[in-house]
Amino acid sequence: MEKITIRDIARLAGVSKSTVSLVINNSPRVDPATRRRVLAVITRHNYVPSATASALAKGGRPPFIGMIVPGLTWRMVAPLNFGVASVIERTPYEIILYTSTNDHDYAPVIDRMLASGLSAGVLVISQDQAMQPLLDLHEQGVPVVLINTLGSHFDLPSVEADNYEGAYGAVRHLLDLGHRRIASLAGPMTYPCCQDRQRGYEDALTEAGVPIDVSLTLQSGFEPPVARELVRELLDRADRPTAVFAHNDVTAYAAMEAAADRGLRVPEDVSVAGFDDIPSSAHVKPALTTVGQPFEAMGQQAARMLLAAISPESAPGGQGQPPARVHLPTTLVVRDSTGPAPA
Amino acid sequence: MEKITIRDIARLAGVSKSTVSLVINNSPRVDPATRRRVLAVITRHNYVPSATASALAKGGRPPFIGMIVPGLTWRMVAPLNFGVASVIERTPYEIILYTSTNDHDYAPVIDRMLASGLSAGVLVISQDQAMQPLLDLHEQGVPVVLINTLGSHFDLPSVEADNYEGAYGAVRHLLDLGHRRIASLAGPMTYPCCQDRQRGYEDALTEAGVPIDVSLTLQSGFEPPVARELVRELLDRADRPTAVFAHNDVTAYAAMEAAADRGLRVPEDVSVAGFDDIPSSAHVKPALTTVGQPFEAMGQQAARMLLAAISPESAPGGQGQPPARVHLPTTLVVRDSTGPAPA
DNA sequence: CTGAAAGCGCTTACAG
DNA sequence: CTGAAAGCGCTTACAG
Repeated sequence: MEKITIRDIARLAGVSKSTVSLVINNSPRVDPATRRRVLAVITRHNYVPSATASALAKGGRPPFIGMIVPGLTWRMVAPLNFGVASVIERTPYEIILYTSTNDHDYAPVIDRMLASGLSAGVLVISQDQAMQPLLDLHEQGVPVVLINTLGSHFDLPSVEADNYEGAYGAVRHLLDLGHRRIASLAGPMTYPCCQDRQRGYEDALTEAGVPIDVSLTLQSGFEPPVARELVRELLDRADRPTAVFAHNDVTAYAAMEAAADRGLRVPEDVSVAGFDDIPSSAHVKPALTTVGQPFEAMGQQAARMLLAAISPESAPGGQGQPPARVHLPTTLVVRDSTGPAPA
Repeated sequence: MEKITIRDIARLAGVSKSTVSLVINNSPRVDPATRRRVLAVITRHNYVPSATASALAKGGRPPFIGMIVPGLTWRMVAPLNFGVASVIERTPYEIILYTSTNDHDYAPVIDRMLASGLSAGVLVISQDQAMQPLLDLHEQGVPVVLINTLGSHFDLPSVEADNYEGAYGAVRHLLDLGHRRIASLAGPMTYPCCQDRQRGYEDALTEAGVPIDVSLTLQSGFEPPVARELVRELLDRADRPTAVFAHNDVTAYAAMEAAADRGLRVPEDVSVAGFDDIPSSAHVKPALTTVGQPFEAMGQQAARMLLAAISPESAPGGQGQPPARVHLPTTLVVRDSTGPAPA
């Protein structure tokens, strides 16, 4: 099966290469009959134009969008990717997958992306690294959209969950259950998402007339072992809280383990709520009440923003400047780890 | 920043385009001094050859390998991808990510792959679909390697865990703990992996002199609700088993839930072992004893096999025909869900 | 509405 | 060891 080219089609259809090209590119200025004839030959011979050749001839960037995903721990990447794929799928773009090998060094990945000159735009998932390389990329004309970013990079467009509302809702739920002493098991406060979650926590308390006790905010840095130890100590206090709101699910698990370590039952003695709703949260015992992030929608949104940035005119449904930072609503998933405050 | 091309470099270095090209492609027949001079200009101007142009000129397939990953739910994709990326990373290939939107129809994805003519080879993860499109691909000269495939496709090279040994080891572990009545919570028996796991289960029993009781093998089809119900019924029997070996982790969770439904403790009253070691298995309560699959290694192996198939000569460390079906060793991860058989 | 020609950026025989 | 030339498969003014 030797490769069939535009020249072959032209010959077989009895037209010039130019005409075939026009047909392929849906030019309106081709006689319908001619078009039909050419199309017939094309399908009969199962001809597919060479993507690289046309990219070259068009002189534009190749039809790829790069996606940098974090290495090993993909909990949220599956749905995120699914969202991205669902919109890219209906465009001429393909996704090139770049894996950031190591959470602390993706410069080589970006170099490679730059070197190949393949990406018309790039999507960056959950990274917490020096942003400079990305800013450079952006300035060199390669649009960048951050998804669920961990650092604070106000210079690049991004999409993330509404962390403030999510946290507010979770704490509100705890308050509704009668809890008044509610701890916050905080993630790294350098992350904007954690700052937002913390504000949501504090505002919910304040609005409910519960004074904020700063000793109830624990800095776990998202490290389960640290979280477990901190919660253990917290539960040893005489004035221990009756509930803990963790900034993510894995530290919520750690909090539940700490409770078990202290012989406390969840949720009878202490309620625990998390954030993320990673798949395991439905399986832990007790199943975790948590704030679900709209990963799939986030992926879709980010893909749309990137496409809009690449070619403003052809943006799907895109009129006007897309907002630089999009926050998507979360969902409170109430399961078994939260219950009425003990009497 | 207007695009700089090979012509610019040639002019600036005072040589011909041919020479620059030879330098770029590491031809040995370039004078070292010339090479150095050209290289200097290249780096000074940050020149990167156009990948599409060189692909075109070389006439070969573009430097991409396609990877089809299952849509939303794949807990194993992360490590698998990491393994794949780690080997592809050190080649000129890039990975194009294709997402099979729907578990029952990836034909459009393959059509797209074919249409773009972009992939030099393709990696297919955990699919259970009609193989014909893949066979066609393969016959059209696009090598295909299956990873962790669910169907039985003996015509395509594949890599998977050693399911037989894994199951054998898990059941051996249960036997060592004194269990004699051990149930098998089987996955779809049309899957070769499940057939292998079942054989491992049976052989371990047989070798230990335990007769096989077919009523102890439950067909859950990997469906947790079905599994839960079947295990409940099983535990209601007077001659209930003291242990269950599930063909995957999620049905093992279901088995643990069934035990709880019947007021039985795990592992005191009944031990449960799974297969896969997905991330949640370390977090469920009790933490699940399970057979860990070497996902990362599987990804690496598959990538190597694909590269070898694409260009037999340049295969990394590849001499001779790579085996068509590779089985990689599993690891028994003993956690808290298995214990001594009750007296 | 259609074709001849030049060109996209690179590679590869072929001379020298 | 190096250069001139043709060509990879397509697109795009430019004529007609």
